[in-house]
Amino acid sequence: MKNKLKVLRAEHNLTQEQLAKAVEVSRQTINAIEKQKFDPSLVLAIKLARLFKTEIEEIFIYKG
Amino acid sequence: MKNKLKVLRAEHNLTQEQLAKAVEVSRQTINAIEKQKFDPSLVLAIKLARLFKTEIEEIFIYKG
DNA sequence: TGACAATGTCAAGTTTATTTTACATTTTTT
DNA sequence: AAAAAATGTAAAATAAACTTGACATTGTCA
Repeated sequence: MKNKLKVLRAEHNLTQEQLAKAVEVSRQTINAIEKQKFDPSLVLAIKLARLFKTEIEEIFIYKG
Repeated sequence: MKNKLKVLRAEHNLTQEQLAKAVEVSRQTINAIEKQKFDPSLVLAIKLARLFKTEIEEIFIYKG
């Protein structure tokens, strides 16, 4: 799965730390997701989509 | 997190087994999600939304 | 240049999602 | 009512998500 987290975060002028706090995970979790180490949980994906006022699948692209 | 999986599955006339195969997980995984034992992974949530031609958040309701 | 903020990364540990196997209960069909 | 199908559930194992702590690299800026 690909994702546009880094771009969205940049557009919103947030550091990994700030984003992490906003969605209640660790900074390393944000970093790992941006670096495609793993995918977020459903809850985290929802929180991110809400924060960026967009759809989950606009952020996380899964080619099934 | 709440979900409408059981209802959607009923509307689509699918058994847990059939749904499980369609989204490539075990029957127990479908059962556990319906029974709210845990939430699906993001990939599984996407597969389910696609199968039912709806949005993830129409199926999985998270009150943040 | 030197400090400081931000990012990348690693290891070890915890929690959660998922699998397999197996069996009991409930629902549907004959 | 008996057989078969569907559902519920549980234990044990594995994988994936996430944590904390620590440290190295990179970027920014006074």
